[in-house]
Amino acid sequence: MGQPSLQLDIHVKHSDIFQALIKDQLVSDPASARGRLLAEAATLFRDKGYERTTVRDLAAAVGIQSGSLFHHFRTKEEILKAVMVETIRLNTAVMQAAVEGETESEAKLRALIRAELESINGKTGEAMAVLVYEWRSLSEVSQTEVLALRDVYEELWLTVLKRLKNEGQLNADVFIARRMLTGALSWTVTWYKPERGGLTLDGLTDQVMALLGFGGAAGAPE
Amino acid sequence: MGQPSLQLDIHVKHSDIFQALIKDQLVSDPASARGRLLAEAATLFRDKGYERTTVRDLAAAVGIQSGSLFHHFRTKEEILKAVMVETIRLNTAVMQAAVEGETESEAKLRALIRAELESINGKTGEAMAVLVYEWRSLSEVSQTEVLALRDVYEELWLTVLKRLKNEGQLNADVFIARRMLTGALSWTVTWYKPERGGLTLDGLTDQVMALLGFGGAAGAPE
DNA sequence: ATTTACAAACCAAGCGCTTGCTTGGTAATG
DNA sequence: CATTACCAAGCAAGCGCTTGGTTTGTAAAT
Repeated sequence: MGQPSLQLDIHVKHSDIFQALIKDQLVSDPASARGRLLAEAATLFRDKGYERTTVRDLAAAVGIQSGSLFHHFRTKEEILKAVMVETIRLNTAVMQAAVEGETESEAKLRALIRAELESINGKTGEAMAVLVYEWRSLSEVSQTEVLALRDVYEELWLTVLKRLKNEGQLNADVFIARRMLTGALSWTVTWYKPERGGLTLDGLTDQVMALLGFGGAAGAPE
Repeated sequence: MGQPSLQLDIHVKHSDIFQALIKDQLVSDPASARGRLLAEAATLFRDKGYERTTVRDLAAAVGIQSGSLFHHFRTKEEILKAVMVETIRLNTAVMQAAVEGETESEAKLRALIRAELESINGKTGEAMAVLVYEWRSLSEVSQTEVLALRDVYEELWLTVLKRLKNEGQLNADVFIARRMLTGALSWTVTWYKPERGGLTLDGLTDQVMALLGFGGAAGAPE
C-alpha cells in the first residue's frame, strides 16, 4: 500500500502540532480548567446534542457548580463556539501538515482523507462531530465567524482536488466532489467503530480511495 | 409491504405511490389536520432543530393553541417519531419503484441515487433532513422501532450494490459503499440549492455517478 | 519567614422566564 | 347527541444566567 510514512522526517507529529498551538494560545491546554471544560463540553454536546445539554450537566461533568461556568464563559453559546473554533484551528494545522508531507496528487488526497477520518474518529472526534452537527445552534454572527475559519481549511482540499482534475484523475466537479467527501467522511462518525469489525483507519481510507476509483481493486475488509 | 403494483407501465409516478399509501393509512393525508401538522413539524424541526422548536411554535404554525396539539399526539416526541416513520414508509415505496423500473445494475444504482437525492432535496426534503439529523432526539425505544423500518429500505441499496460488486463494477466493500453514499447524499441538504447554480437533480446524479467512476467523463456543470 | 494585598476561581442561593403538558369547558361535525 | 376538535388558563419543572460572598493561588512587602 502506498504509504511511506516517515520520509526523512517530513511527517510532523500530531502531538507536536498540538503543543505548538497551545503555546501560541490558539487552543487551550487540556490540563487547564478551560481546556477540561471544553473537552467535557464536546463530549456532552456530541452525545446529547447542544440543546439537550444543560449548563448543570456540563458543570457536574467538570465538578463545579453551574453558576461557576459563567466565570469562564459569558454564555452557553460561547462554549459551543469555543469548541468549534479550537477544533478548526487544530485540524487546519493537522491537514496542512498532511498535504505538505506528500508530493504526488493522489498521495496528497489520500493524506487528506486519512487525516480527516482521524480528526473525525480519533481523539478530536467529539469536537468534530459537534462542529458538523451542531451548526444550527450557533447564532448567525457566530456562524459567519466560524465559517471564515473553515474557508482556510476547505482551500486545502480544493487545491488538491483541482490538481487531480487537471491531471485527469478526477471526473466530477471539484466543489461537488469536496462536498460529497465532506458528507461521506463526517458520516463515518455514526457507524465507524474501530474496535469491532477490525477495520483500521488505513483500511477505511483505502475503501474511500477505492470508491473513488483510486488504488486498484481493494478487497473486502471483512 | 411488498406490493409491486402495476409494472407494465414501468415508471410509477411519485404521486401515485403517495396516494396509495394514504389510502392504506400508512401516511397521513397532507389535507388532514394530522397531515398538515406533520408537514409543519418537519419544516420547523429541520429549520430550527427539534429541541429549539417549541410546541408553541408548532401550534402557531398550524394555527391552533399549543395545548390542542396534545389532542392529536400524546407527546412532542411522538410528533417527531411520526414524521420519521411516515417519511421512511413513503421513501421505501418510492425507492422500491425506482429499482424495479430498471433492469441493468448500473441503471438501478443511478435510479436509487436519483430517487434518494429527490427525497432529500424535493418535497419530502424537510422530513428527510429531520430523519437524518434529529436521530438523537428520539428516545431509545423509538430509535429501535424506527431502525427496523429503515432496514427494509437499506436492503434495497445493498442488493443493488452487491450485484455491482459481483459484476466487477464496484471496488469497495458493499456496506461501506452504502454508508459513504448515505453520508454524501444526505449532506447535499446542507448545500444543494437547485435555484442557484443551475445544477439540476439529474446533473447532480451524474456528478455522483462520475465520482464513483461510472458514466465516463462528466464535464464540469458550471 | 511571615504578612499583606489582590485577583482569579469557585460556591450557595435563587430570579425570571420558558418549557412540555394538563385541565375543564365550549364549538363544530356527522 | 355523542364524538371529535379545539380554546383559555395555568401548573410544575427545568432552563440560562446573576448575585454576593468565600476560598485559593501568587507574589511583593515587611
